[in-house]
Amino acid sequence: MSREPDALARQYWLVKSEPDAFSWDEQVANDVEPWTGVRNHQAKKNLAAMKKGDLAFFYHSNEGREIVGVVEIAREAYPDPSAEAGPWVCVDVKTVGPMPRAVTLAEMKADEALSDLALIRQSRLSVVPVSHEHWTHICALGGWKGVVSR
DNA sequence: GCCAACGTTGGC
DNA sequence: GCCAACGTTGGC
Repeated sequence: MSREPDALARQYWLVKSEPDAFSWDEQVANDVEPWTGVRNHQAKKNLAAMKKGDLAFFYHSNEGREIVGVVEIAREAYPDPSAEAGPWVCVDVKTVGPMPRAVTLAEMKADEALSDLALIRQSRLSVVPVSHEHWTHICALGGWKGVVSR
């Protein structure tokens, strides 16, 4: 992290869910949802680095394979109640709104500006960081207007 | 501590 | 349904 003016600004993320297990519709219905069940150390590290107010893309893996909405981190990492053992954590995410137009994985893979997106480079990781540039780019693709709203 | 076997995730 | 990527487990 640099000491540039935006070093303290909000961070951006992408979280994946299989719609069979937990879909965007359920997220919208619940409004605030504990993001539990992460059992991967890299993903856990990312969860632990999340700050209240950070934004995350909500991505449907397996079926859909597209970004369908935006959520905000409503509560920072705490012990995952669904974990029987181990140091696992979860965060609470709050619905911000749906992508006006879902951004598909195929579209992102075809986009040179997104060639080093962690979603693409590490396809099995369920919680990945998104750079501010990538965030803005993907928001443009999806017609998202609320980039800087809070 | 190495590495083969195996399990899981997730794209195609 | 298949397979690549990658994490975990267990024998040595």
